[in-house]
Order: sequence, then C-alpha cells, then structure tokens
Amino acid sequence: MEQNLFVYNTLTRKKEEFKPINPPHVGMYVCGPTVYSDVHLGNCRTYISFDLIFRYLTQIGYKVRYVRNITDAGHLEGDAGDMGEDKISKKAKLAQLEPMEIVQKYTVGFHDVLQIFNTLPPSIEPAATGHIIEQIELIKIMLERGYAYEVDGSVYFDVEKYNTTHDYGVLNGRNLEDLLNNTRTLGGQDQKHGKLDFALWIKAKPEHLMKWPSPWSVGFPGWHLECSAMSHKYLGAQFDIHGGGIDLVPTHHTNEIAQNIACCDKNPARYWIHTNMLTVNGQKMSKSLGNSFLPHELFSGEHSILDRGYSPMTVRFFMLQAHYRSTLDFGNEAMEASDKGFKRLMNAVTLLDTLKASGSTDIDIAPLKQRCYDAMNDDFNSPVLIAELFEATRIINSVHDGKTKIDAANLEILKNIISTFVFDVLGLKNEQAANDDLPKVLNLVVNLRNEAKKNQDYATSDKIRDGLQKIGIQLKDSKEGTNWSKI
RNA sequence: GGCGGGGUAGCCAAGUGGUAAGGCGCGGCUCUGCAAAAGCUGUAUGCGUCGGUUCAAUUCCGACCCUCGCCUCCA
Repeated sequence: MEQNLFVYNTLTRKKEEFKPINPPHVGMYVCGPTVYSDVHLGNCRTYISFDLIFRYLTQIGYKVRYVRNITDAGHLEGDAGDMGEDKISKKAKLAQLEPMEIVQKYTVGFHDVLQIFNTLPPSIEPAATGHIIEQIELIKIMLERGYAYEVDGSVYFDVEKYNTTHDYGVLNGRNLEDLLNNTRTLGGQDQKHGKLDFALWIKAKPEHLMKWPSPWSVGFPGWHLECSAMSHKYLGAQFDIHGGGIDLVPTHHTNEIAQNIACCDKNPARYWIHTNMLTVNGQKMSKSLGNSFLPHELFSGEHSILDRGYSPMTVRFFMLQAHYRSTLDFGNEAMEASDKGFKRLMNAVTLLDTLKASGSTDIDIAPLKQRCYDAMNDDFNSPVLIAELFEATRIINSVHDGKTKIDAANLEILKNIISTFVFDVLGLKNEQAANDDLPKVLNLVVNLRNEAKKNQDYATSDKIRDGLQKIGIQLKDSKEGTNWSKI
C-alpha cells in the first residue's frame, strides 16, 4: 500500500515527506544504551518509540536495516576528580569484576527488558569495543584533513576550526558565539585548544582497564566517535534516519555530525528523529534525580511512588498513548487509566473472533482503515491511531450485541485493521490469552456457578464470583452466557 | 544568565484560523436475582494571563506569569 509518510526532522524543525535514498530500502541508526547499569523506564520509552517507527516503516513496505549500538567502551565520567576514567571500568573495579562481565550482565538485562516490552530486535546491534579499528581510521582521516590535533597521545576535534567552514550548530540551532559564551569550563582539560573541543582518542592512565593500542597512545576512543564509525560501516556515508533521545541533540549528535562531515563531507542522516522524555511529576526521569525506577519495579509495584504493579503491555500502551515527541508524565492515575483502556481494547480484540457476518452491512469500515494509516503517516501519531482503534472497539461491541450488522467483506477489513495496527504496528500482545489450562478450569467453574444460579442458590454463585474476583478473574454475565477476563 | 520546549476538563493526552480526538474518572439509562461487564448517553461556551491582527483565534503576533529541558555524561 502506498502511503505518504511525513516525519518531523530535527534538522529542519519541520515535518517533511519521507523519501528514502534507495527505496524500498531504509537505513536507520538509533543510539543504544551504555551498558554500565540497568535501563530505567525512561530509557525504555525511547526504544519503544523507535520500535513503533521500525514496525510502521516495515508495515508500509520498506526493507529497514535498523542498527542500534551497544556502548560498551564506557564514556568519560563528568564528575570532577574522575576525569579519564570511564564508567564501565570504574564500576568493574568497585565490584571486582572484569569490565566485559559488567557489559555482559547489563546487555543481557537490556535485551530481557526490551523483549518483555515486545520490541523487535534491530537488524544489527554492533558494540563499540568491536569497532576500535574503524574508529581509529576515522581519527586518522580527521587528522589528515586538519579537523583534529594530537596532544600527548590524545586527539581532539577542533570545533572552532570546523566552524569556519561548516555550521557546528546545525542540529540544535545554536551559534558558536553563544556556545562559547555559555559553556561551563571544566577542570583538567588544559590539553584542549578550544573549550568546545571534544576528545576523539584519550590516552589511558596506567590503571585504566579498557584500553587499546593506537598510533597515538594506548588508550580508548572518545565518547561520540563510535556512532560515527558504526553507522558509516553498516549504513554508509549517508543514510535515511538517525534517532535517539532528545537529550542527545546538543552534544552527542551535534558532535557526531561534525565528525562525519569532517571525515566525508556528509551529514550522516537526512532525517534526524528525536524522542521526548518520560517525566515524573513533571520532571525528567533520571537516575541522578532519584525519580527513576526500573521496569521490574513497575511490573511488581515495589517502589515508593507506585500504588501497584502494571503489566508490560499496559506500560507499552501507556507510552503509545502519547506522541513520541511530547513529554509524557507518569502517574498512578494515568497508569490506571491505561490499564483499563488497554483491557477494553483487548476484550474487543478477543470478541472479534466470535463475530458473525451478516448478509448486509450497516457500516463501511474502509474509511476507518485509512484514518489509521493517516494517523501513522502524520509523524507516527500513535495516540490518534489508538483513538481510531477505540472506534473499532465500539463497532466490535455493537456488532457483538446485535445492534449493528456487518457483512463478510467489512468484517474482513475490521480483522485486518486489528491485526495490522494493534499487533503489527503498535506491537501489543494479548496477555490474557497466554495460559492454556485456565480456560478449561474456568469453564468448569462457570458451569458449576450456572447450576447454582439455576437452583437460585445465589449464596453459592456469589461465593464463586467473589472468590474469582479476589484472585483477579472477573466474570461477566450476559444473555449469551458467562465470559471471564483477568482484571 | 543563554538557548529551546510546554501550559487543553479531576487525571493522562491529541488537535485545529471557523468554533475542542481518545482513554480513565464521574452522572443517567439499557441489561441483570443483585452486582460487575458490555452498550447507549451526558460531562471543557473553554484550550496560562492581558493585549493585537482577522469576518472569525485555543490555533497567528506581542508582552507577561508559571513550568520543564539543555548549556557536564544522560533515552
């Protein structure tokens, strides 16, 4: 199906029609996690947002190569006094572990969490430490072309020189004057010629654990270089989409663009897509603010700000109910609303299989289907898509109640909408369909209760209903019989 | 201090130069042994405040207030 997709591009601050360089192929690079600790829920939002984008691009027929890196070389720590030591090796020494042991632990944890949220794996997931050679090669080019300089075994990028011929602030719209006047000067950076210069290669102190040989010193790569190296290697000098959290714009992505242009005269990506933050009481969720929590704490409810736990799909649904470029405020009341809404949607999805087609139809479903595409074509507007799916929910319920008639052709379209958008695009799963034995057991219990009801033994029937309610199963009586669902 | 977002009903959250999607909550009705579920239905004369442009502004412009983010690694 041909779709005119419009995407908001941070580079131009406008929605632009999406035109891939080599259709039907699409190259997409998303900055992945630094694996020195558990990912928190805010991190997850970004990967769920890009999962939606990946799924939709695939749905409308693109062959997407989705590259998402694992940063396992560690970044320099910003804390004064810790300059030159990266986060991964610091944690390793504290915990008496090998750096790669830390990397392994948190990489596995990251994968587990994303799988629980039903995100699709990227096509390639390269690790920074596996691309040291490529990074060294890029540094050589930047030195040759005069955009970098070496000082005592370390190599820095010369921002002011770069800015004489290029616009360093293309992405965040700030000019160099402004940056120079409003950037905090950190201690221990005497080697740099200019205060905006950033490291490409850092000479390692003797006690540093993760280090590699290079033409300049035994050391480790700077903290923006890996993405330039890996995107270039797997997607080419210029590809379609580069993504990440909005907080990467001013520094990481700005420097990444400068590196790529310094190496091969091209902004690496045509469309820069940035996802917004998850907030708690209006404030960004972050580890340093102490308002972050881990996915498993949300599932179990074991956290001081949580009233109770919520299932992974409820959380995913909650996130998709907001647009990816808006901040989303987390709260118990909002989670409760998503939980109810998601279950209502899923109940309708289950009901859809039982619907019978009539000879005639009261409704024309095709426009609804197009509205679903329209929503997603408008910069992946998942909240509007979900609103349309609730329209589908109303139709399903109405047909089920016998108030609306639908013919076979329209029923087929309705089923197609649900499978395409609920499952393939939004990536939701029906969690209550998981257990095989439960329906059989419940069938038996429900039949016993109906017998009691027939005998007007309401004491027994209510005892069964209330007992099931307590363990999280709700019975629903209707003319056709009794259904059940998990609460 | 500089730069950039945002302020939409009790909560979360879309959106638009022509009079406010959706979910939850709340009220009413249908159904029901009762309830729940489900369905139908009602629920912002209003979109931070004050001005301006316009036939028309929540939507554009200006000022102000509040709030958040970035400026140091950060999804």
